[in-house]
Amino acid sequence: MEEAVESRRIRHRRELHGSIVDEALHQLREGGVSAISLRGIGRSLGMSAPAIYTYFPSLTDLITELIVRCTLSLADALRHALPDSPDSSVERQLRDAPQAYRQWALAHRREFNLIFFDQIIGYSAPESGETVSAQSEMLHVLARPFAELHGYEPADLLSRDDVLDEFLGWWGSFHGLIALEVNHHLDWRNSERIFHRQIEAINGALRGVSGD
Amino acid sequence: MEEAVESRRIRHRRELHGSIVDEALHQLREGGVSAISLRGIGRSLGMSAPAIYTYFPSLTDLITELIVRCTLSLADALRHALPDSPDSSVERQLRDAPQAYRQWALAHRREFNLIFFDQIIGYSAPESGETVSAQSEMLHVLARPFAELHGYEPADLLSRDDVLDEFLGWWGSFHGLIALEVNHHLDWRNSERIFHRQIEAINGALRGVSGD
DNA sequence: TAAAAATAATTAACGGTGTAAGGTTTATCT
DNA sequence: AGATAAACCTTACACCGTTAATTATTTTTA
Repeated sequence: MEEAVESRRIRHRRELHGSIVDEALHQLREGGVSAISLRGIGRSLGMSAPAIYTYFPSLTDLITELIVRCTLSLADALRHALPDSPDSSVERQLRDAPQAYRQWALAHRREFNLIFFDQIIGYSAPESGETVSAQSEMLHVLARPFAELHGYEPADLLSRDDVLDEFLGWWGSFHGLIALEVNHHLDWRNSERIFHRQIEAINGALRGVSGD
Repeated sequence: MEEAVESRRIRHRRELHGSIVDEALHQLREGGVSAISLRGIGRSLGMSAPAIYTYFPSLTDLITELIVRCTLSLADALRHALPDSPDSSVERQLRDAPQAYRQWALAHRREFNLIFFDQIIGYSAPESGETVSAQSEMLHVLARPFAELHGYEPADLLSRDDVLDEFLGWWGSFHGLIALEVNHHLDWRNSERIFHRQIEAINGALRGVSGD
């Protein structure tokens, strides 16, 4: 029965861990990744900055956790937009997925940039692998309608090189337009119209080219 | 005859200005935008950090100049890949342009991220307009084969809303794949093959859909 | 040419950052 | 209750951008 009770200490630890991440997310949303500071977090939480080192080995590790969380948040948004029930056609899903991706990105610009661009000073690509597996989960959701188009189970998609490449190309195509939009490079135009038009073009090419 | 000679002072000033920018570019290439520091530049150039304020009002302004320079460097790379002589077909140019864009991005990853993503702490989108006009120049070069496809003069492209939107969608489509690649999100795949395949798909859709 | 003005550099200092070291309180386990 | 370990604190170091006050140097003016 000793495992059931959670000691006062580790509950407090868990809660404080969450508070630190929440505050870091708050700072991220306010001023981007460069606005996140351990001292600021400590100030907001009424604790000293070095105390945070009990919870994270470094600022970099805290940011890594943010990346994972934000990636899973995007995955959730996609899941929500692509229900399991097959009552929506593949064509419909192939439009809904990029749409949901875009909606999340525009509502979470700072998080979007955090996920997709290394801007941290000493950050190499795959790190510990936490972020990679989170992104993999996100991609699995995004690929669902795409796999269905070709008649595969979503899990089997990784084993089909050609289809996987086609999916990644499809992903990159709308990702780029969104990346430009998120960073205000299309503010001078009606970016939503451009996006819709391009999705039609890309999905059209999908049907036309896919030679199975 | 007083305007012809360049006084000792302003020549030295011009050279030092260039040295500062060069050193900042060096730091950018080494560790990204967050690795650029006025103190470090001063150290490398054998001068105190506050002395740099004679040349730039703030670090932000120095970075703005870097953005402009890098954008024009990309524009030059595109110009070089798209010669004025019409001996290359439009189809050919529609492949060469994204290709050159990608080559530049992969050879200048830090510069690419600097141009397209706001990560600076207090940076709003258009600022003084220097970066906007540099980007506009780059886009004009990139749009050249695209305008030719539709039979316009490159300069007239801005006046045709529909064609401009189509161009921006086209741009965003390969920009995204490259953005993912630059930031190591496609390291686990043969990204070059994905890119080529997607360019074919996008350009194919271009011809198919464009209803003029 | 000598004085005056403008420019460019200096050092010192303020407030900010991540983080390492050492000491102290506090909760948990034996 | 005493031992142990976790969590927190303060202090300190080495960075950072930026401002202020000062000095040296160059250019301009009288």
